[in-house]
Amino acid sequence: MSNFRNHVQLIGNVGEDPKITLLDGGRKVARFPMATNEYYTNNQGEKIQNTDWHQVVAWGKTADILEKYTAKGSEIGVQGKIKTRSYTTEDGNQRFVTEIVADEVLLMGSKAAQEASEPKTPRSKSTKKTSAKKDA
Amino acid sequence: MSNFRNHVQLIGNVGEDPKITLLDGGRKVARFPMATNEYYTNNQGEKIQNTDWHQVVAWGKTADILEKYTAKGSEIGVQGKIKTRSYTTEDGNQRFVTEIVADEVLLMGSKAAQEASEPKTPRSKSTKKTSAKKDA
Amino acid sequence: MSNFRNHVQLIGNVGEDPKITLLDGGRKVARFPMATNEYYTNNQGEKIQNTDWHQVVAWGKTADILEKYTAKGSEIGVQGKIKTRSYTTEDGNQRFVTEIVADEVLLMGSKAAQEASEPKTPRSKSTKKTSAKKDA
Amino acid sequence: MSNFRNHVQLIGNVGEDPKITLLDGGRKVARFPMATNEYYTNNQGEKIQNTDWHQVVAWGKTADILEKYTAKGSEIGVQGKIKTRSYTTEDGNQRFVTEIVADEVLLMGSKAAQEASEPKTPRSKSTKKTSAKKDA
DNA sequence: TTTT
DNA sequence: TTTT
Repeated sequence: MSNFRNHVQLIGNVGEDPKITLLDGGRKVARFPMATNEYYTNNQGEKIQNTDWHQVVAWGKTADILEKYTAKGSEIGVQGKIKTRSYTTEDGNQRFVTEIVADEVLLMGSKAAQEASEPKTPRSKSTKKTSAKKDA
Repeated sequence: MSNFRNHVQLIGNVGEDPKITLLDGGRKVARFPMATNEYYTNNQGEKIQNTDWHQVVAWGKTADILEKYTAKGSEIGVQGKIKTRSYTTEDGNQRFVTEIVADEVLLMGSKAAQEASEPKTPRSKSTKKTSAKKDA
Repeated sequence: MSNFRNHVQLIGNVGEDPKITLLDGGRKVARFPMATNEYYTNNQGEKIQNTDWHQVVAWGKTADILEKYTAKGSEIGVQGKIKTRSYTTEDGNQRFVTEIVADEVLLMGSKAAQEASEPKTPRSKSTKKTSAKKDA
Repeated sequence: MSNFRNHVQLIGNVGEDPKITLLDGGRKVARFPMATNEYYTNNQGEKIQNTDWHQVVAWGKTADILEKYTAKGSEIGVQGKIKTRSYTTEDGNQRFVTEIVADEVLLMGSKAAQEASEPKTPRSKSTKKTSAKKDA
C-alpha cells in the first residue's frame, strides 16, 4: 500500500560499485549513485543526451541482489520511493538529501535476471503451492 | 522483480461488490469488475467521458482488504499485472480472458487507508525492527 | 520516451497554494510542496502515519491546471521525473535541490477531473485533430 | 491526465515483426504480440520462467518508431493503457479482445535509444519550441 | 559518477 | 458494470 502514493522507477546505469554496509542487527544496506539518460533531438537538429543522477539506497534482500549482481556500469532498473532526509552539519546548519529507497531491482538482460531469481515470498505462506495463479 | 516487466495501475471505481471465494487451502480470492474513466474535451468542445472496464482478481491479504473495505462504487486504486488465461468452451473452442491480478490496493481517502493499514511484512524477518528505515 | 527511465508518481496533498511565476517568454511555472502519506501498523500494534515531503515544479499547461484547480490541502496525483539541480550559495558553496518535475496532474474526485478536462493533445495546440486514437 | 487512471508498463520481447497498417487519413497503426517474462525459484528449488503474452497496438509516431527500430525478438519497453474491445463473430456472438494501447516505446540499449531520439513535443509538430523545460 |  |  505504500508504494502507490510515493512511487519511483529508474532505468539506467550504476555509477559506482554499490557500497555495502552491515548494520548491527545483521541487516544489509547498499548505496550507489545511478544515472538515467534521456535522448532527444533539439531545435537545431542536434542529438542531445541529458543525464540525471540519483542516490539509491536498498535494504535486506534487495541489497543482497545489488551486491551480487551489479557493479559500476551495470544497466539496471530500480523501483521504490523518494525520501528526503535532513541532517545537521558540523557548524549547525540543516541540510537535505533526497534518496531513492529501492525495493525492487531489475537486472537488464534475461540472463542476469534468471541467475538472480530468488524464491518467491508470497503474501501468505502456503506450504503447498496451488497452481491456480500459475495456469492463469 | 516480477512487477517491473508487467505492471498495471488502475484508479477508478469498483463496479460490483467483490465476489469472494475460499479455495481448498484456505486461500481467499476476490474478483470484481473495475471501471476507469478518462475525461477530455473533443474537437466540438464537448466534454467526453470514456470508460474502460477491467476484470480484477486478488489473492490472500489483498483479497481480505477488498472484502473488508470495498463495495460496489468504491473508489480505489489497484496495482498488479496483466494475465491472459485461456479456457475451452463446452463446444470445444478456445477463449481468452484478460485479468488484472492485483497485488496492491489503494483505498481512496486517507480515512479508509488508515483503517485498513496492516502490519508491515518486511522483506526479511527481523524480530526487533530497527528504526533505520524510518529515519532514512 | 523520457519518462520511462526516470518516472515518479505521487498521490497526496498540496502543502501550500502553488506559487505561480510567469517567465519572460510567457511560460508559466508552478511550484509547491507536496506530502505523501504512508499508513502502517508497527510491531507494537500502533497505527503509524509516515509523511514524506516533495518539492514539485510544473510548466505550461500543467502549471495552468494546478493554478486553477488546486490549493493548499488539495488531494492530487502527480506524474513526472526527478531532477536534482545544483546552485551556489552566496558564500560560494554548492547545494543540491531535488525536485519532481510534473508533467501530469490527477485531480482526485471525478468532479474536479471533469471540470479540468482539456482538449486532448495538450502539450501544443493543434487546430485539427483526428479521432483515430479513440476507436483503438 | 488519461494515463494515470489506466496505466500499463511492459518490458519484454516483441513476438512477431510489428504489422503495420496505413489508415485512410494517413495515420499509421502497428500491432504485435509481446512477451513479458517473470523469473523465480519455486518451492522445489527449480528456476521457473513464466511468460505472459500481450497484444500491443500503437498509433502515429509510436507506430513509426516500432516500424523503424523493432522486429521479432527486439527487447523493448512499452507504456500505455489497457483497452478491451468487443466485436461480433460471423455467427453473431460477442467476443472480447484486450489490447495494450502503447503511447511510449522504450528501445532497450542506449544505442537504439539514441538513434531513435526524436524532436521533443512529439505528439504534434510545433515549429518553434522554447527550451524552458530543460532548465527546470 | 554511468551507458552508447 | 462504477463515479460526478
